[in-house]
Amino acid sequence: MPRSQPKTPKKRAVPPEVTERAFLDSYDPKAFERPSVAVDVALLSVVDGALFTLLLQRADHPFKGKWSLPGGFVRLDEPLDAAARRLLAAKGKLTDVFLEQLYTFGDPRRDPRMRVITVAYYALVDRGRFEAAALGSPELSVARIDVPWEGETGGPVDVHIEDKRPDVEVRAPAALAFDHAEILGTAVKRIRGKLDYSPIGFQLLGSTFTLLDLQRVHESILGRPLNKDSFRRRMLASGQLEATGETQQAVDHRPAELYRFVKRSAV
Amino acid sequence: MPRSQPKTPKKRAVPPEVTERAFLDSYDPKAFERPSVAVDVALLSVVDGALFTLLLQRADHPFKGKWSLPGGFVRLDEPLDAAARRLLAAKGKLTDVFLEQLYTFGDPRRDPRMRVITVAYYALVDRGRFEAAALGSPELSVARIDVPWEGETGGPVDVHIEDKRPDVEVRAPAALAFDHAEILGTAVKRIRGKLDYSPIGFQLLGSTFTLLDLQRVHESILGRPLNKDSFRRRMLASGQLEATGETQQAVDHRPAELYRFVKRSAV
DNA sequence: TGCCCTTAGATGCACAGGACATATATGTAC
DNA sequence: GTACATATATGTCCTGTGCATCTAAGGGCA
Repeated sequence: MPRSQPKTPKKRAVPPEVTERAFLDSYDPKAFERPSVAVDVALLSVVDGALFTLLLQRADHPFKGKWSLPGGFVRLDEPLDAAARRLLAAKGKLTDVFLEQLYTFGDPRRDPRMRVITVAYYALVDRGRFEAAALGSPELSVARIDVPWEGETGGPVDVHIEDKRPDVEVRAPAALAFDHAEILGTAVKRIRGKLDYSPIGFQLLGSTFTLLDLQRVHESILGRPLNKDSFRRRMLASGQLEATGETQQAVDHRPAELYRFVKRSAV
Repeated sequence: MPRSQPKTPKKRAVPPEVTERAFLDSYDPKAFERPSVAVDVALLSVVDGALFTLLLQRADHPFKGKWSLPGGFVRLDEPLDAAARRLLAAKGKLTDVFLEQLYTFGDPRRDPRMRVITVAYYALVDRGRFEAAALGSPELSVARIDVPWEGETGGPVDVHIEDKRPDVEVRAPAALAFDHAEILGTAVKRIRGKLDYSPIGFQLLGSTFTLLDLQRVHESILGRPLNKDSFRRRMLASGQLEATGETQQAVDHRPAELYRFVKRSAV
């Protein structure tokens, strides 16, 4: 932090000292104006082997008709993550979701109207809550994420807007507003990188799940198939899984055991 | 992004439509005020087996006398990373350094004067440039970072202000301004996590170095000793090292071969 | 009922990489 | 020369992963 901060002179509470006055006068007047600070949230889920997010279509310029992440401005007395949670609650009626800060995008021209710096967050929910959020909000649409690169190095991603029920219909790739394709790409890179050493996968599943369910989630995130046996052993050895003693119901093959996620104690 | 942005009515260029007018009137007036956005830079280096950073002592309230990271406000037409580079050039006369965004800290009370959201960056330089920056700037002081936790989970770190020459004298732990101890802790966590799969270590060394030099840098970052042989093989197998054919000079033991860092081509 | 299909789950083995120990090489200091 | 320090190479053990095989347990269907 610098020793002096930009203040609009009207708002100054204490009378400025001469040195500070001189310092402030030497400032570029533009430096006194403040950028707007927004929060955008990439809500991610895995449905039927693919990554999905929720988008809304812009009604006004700029980027009218384009699809964008749910976002909003940060209030003056509001923590950044609180702003993200407020948006999730307001737009998707979602509370108590896994949420992490992703990256801050601040290109001066990312919003053609004015300088808007956005702190991007990503949130993870299981399929049930994801579809409920999509159906419960008229403005939110389901979008399948199509990652045109492999591994953890790549730029923006493509999205395909789908019907409210993700398994119905796929239209053409949709155009995203602002730098939101890049934000989504950054989110994919982040969860691919964190998948191996953090309990990200469990956030995308319900309270109980089979090992194959978990593997499908991992494969959907990574975009590549995984070896079944080593995945199995790795997960069971991680200490994050606890057998419920129950098994799948109503499947036309041998039912698998159901597991639940247990927070690993201090190791 | 929301469909409407907060504007101060005076600055409005186009006349507002009725609907927008009504929408804006329904806003909490506080939402119209914008936070200040700053950039803080944790400049890190490794000297004699320890992590160091450069701090400056605050001359004014708040946190008068406390130590803080170099920082400053983001200009309205300036990208975030450009602001960080501007600070490095202004305070430490440093250009062309490795720089990455770290995290955005936005607690409403992190600055007692007003709402300041800071986008923290970390920069890595080799020992030579680090000491030159410290000696070349009267306001910057060398601070040794003392990490009171192991691994990649932990909070703030302690710092010890040292003489301009890091190997001279250690005073008592210094108090840091704002949340800067947390920012430095976040930077340590980040470089510990990225060390294995990104060329962070090389940024902290000069153009040529021995394998033991590189190992010492890794050990200083991780805070624990590493096995010499496996470190050796791992580094040589990474394809990021290139033998120069030259060896150390003026050492009282067998001189080691000098290597240089080569950017790994597409794999 | 019996056979077939599918997926679950266990076991064995080969291979790669890291930790660790040992042996040899090559410089300086005396 | 000898002592000493570090560099560099080699080999062994252990662990984790990939791959193949085998058995288990459900439903579908003739």
